[in-house]
This record gives sequence, structure tokens and C-alpha cells, in this order.
Amino acid sequence: MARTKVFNEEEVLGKAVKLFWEKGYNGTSAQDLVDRLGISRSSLYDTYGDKFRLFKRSLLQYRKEFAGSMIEMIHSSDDYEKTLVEVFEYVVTESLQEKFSKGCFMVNSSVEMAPHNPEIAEIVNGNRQDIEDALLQLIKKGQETGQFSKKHGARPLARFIFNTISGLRVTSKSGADKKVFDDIVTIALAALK
Amino acid sequence: MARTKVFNEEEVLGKAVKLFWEKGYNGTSAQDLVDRLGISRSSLYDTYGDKFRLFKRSLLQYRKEFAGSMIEMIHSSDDYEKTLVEVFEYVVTESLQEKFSKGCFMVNSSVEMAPHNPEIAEIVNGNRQDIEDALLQLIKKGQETGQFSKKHGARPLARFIFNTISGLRVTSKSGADKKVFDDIVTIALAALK
DNA sequence: CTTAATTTGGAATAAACATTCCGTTATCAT
DNA sequence: ATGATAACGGAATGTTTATTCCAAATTAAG
Repeated sequence: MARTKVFNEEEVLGKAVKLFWEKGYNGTSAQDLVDRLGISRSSLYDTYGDKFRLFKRSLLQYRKEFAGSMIEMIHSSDDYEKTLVEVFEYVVTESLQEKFSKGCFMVNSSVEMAPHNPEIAEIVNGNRQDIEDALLQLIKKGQETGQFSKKHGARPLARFIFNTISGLRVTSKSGADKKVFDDIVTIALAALK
Repeated sequence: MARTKVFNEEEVLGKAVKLFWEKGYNGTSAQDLVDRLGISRSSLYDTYGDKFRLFKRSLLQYRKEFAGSMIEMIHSSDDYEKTLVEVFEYVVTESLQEKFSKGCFMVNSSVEMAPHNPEIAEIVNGNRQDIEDALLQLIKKGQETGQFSKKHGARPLARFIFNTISGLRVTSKSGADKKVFDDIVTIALAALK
């Protein structure tokens, strides 16, 4: 029988996610990957195929993890406004961790690759659709209970909230401070009342 | 006396702006530049220095042109709400030109480079500040004339509007349709009333 | 029309790039 | 322990990268 794998495939994939998230596809070299993943070049290619396939898998992994946890957060909610505040807090807090944030891997990849690469565009659009739909459910329920006003439709509001989050992700990349984020979030939330 | 320059430096710079805007810094090779600018490799290096210096100059040129025209638009306004609508229309129209838009060169560069490169971060932040300040003047005047409500402060509103535009620029990169943009813009504008 | 200046195309360079290959090493079942 | 199997590290590959260099072409002034 053969030697068993000494590294955990999912765990190493997690390191690839962080690296691509930080430096983008074009900004990450095969050498960078070898250095950061802590496995050999040959293991890397044997396990994940080429650089682009590893990138796609990293992006899908991110989508599952991050969009997944956001969607779960939304679906398990019973105080709709509080949950929305938490979603924004989550984004803002993450943005303020380092002076120059990594932003959102989806936003980064959309900007870098979506116009030139249909596969990436599809992943990014799928993500947008998923989150928009989750927000839609949340807003609908909030409107039914009277927590949110019906001044605007739920679908437009869901798109608006998602767009606001995308904007925050961009702003975070050039190092804005908390005051800026709070101003934006306050006004975005007021649109629901 | 010597031979005279046969190409127009500013005109060729304009081609560099379009190319970097489309493909980003890492996505654009020296060969791409030679092919698109229509001048020789030696003229390119003699005139603009190295790739990074040409990139910086392209980004500054974009800032002068595009932020400049937006700021002028804002400052020459006497119907504040109409001008704001025009600003959004300008962004949306540009986004819908091609199926996959180039987005905004500032947003693209911020996402690709700002966290790793202080010089780029400074240019992007300067741009943000300029546009935010212009929006601030517009909103203040609109609030004084009663066209906009004073429910929110002018500075927070300026930040909010700028953030909304950044979001639209991201959304456009993965090919959203007009309905999505209109939903977002409608709600953003309602925040001022 | 010659001279001086300067742009030009393209060859040359050296480093970095993604990827493949291979001999060695480690781990399992027998 | 031994043999079969597969991961491993690192050298090797061939391509692409950014940049420099140079000889030939082009132009303006004398």
C-alpha cells in the first residue's frame, strides 16, 4: 500500500484562499503559492491542477464559507433589523482589522477578472444572486412585521443593501476609518425605515 | 538640429489609460503596451520611464479627466437634485455601454494595488476626498434651499453617495442590467429627501 | 547636401514565470 | 523486513516578463 497524504487538502486550500484574496490572481505567483501553502510544487500541481483551477476552487471555497455564513446568519434571524445591523458590523469590523484590508475576495475577483473571464463572472454573479435572495427574504419578513417600511420594494432594497456592502468593501481597500463606515451604514439602514 | 517627435505624448498617454483601465497593472504587459500605444519599445521607455511610472501617470491623468469633469459638473450646478441624478446617470450609462464594463479606473486600481502600494493608495484617497468634498458642497446647498432634507448631515450623505457610486462600479464589472442599477439609484436618491 | 540630433524597430538580456520531471523518501499491507 | 505505492523536494524546462542596447532611418538646420 501507498504512503498516506501528510497534509490536509482543505486546510491547505484555506491558505490558498487567503493568499489569492490578499494578492489577486495575477499578483500571486506559483512560487508565492509554494512558499505559503507549505507543500511542494509537485504536490501542489498533483493535488490542485494548475494555478487557474486552484484559483477557481479557492474562490468557490470562499463563497461557500463567507457567503454561506452570511446567508445562515440571515436565515436564522428573528429580529430582522438587528440582523441587518450585524451584517454591516461584520463587514465593517473585518474592514478595520488591518490598516489596508484585503476587502472581499468576490469583489476583488470581480474587478480583476470578471470582464475577461466568464467562469469567474459566473461565480461572482451566483454569489450576488444568493446574497441578494437571502436579503430579500429578510427584508420581506421585516416589512410584513412592520419593522421595515414598505416605502421601497423588497427586491430594490435587497439590491441596494448589497450594493452598499460592495461599496464598503472597496472603500476599505484604501484604508478609511470607522467614522466613514458608520456614516454610510447609518444612512443605508435608514432607507429601510 | 534633431528630428522632431512624431507622436503626441498626451494622445498616447490616453491609450495607456484605456489599456491599464481595461486590464489592470498586473494584467498589462510591456508587449501589450507596445502593441496598443503604437510606438516603439524604446520610445515608450524614453518618454514615460518604466511601466510603473507610466501606470501612475495614467492614473493621475484619469483622475484629472474624469474626477475633474464630475467635479465641474457639480460645481456649475444650480439645480442640485437634477445634477445628482445626472451624476448617477453618467455612471450607469457608462456601465451599460459594454456587457462587461471596465468599471472605474480608480476603483480597479484601489482594489488591485492600494493595500500593497502607498503611492497608489494616496492617489485613490485624494480622488475620494476631492469627489466627496464636491458632493458635500452640492448637498449643503441643496439642504439650504430646502431641495434636500436635513434628516442626515451633509458630510455623511456625501460619503454615502460616493460609496453608492463605488458599489455601482463593482456591480457593473460582472454585467448587471439596467433594472438593478435603477433600483439602487432610486433608493440612494430617496435618502436625500 | 551634409551634419547633428533623436526617434525607431528589433535584437539582446536577464530575471521571473508556470509547469513538468525525476530520483529519493516515507508509509502502508503483507 | 520487504515490496508496492505515492508524496516529496528540488532541479530542469521552455515561455514570458520588463528593460536595455544599438544600428538604421528620419528629420531639421546650416
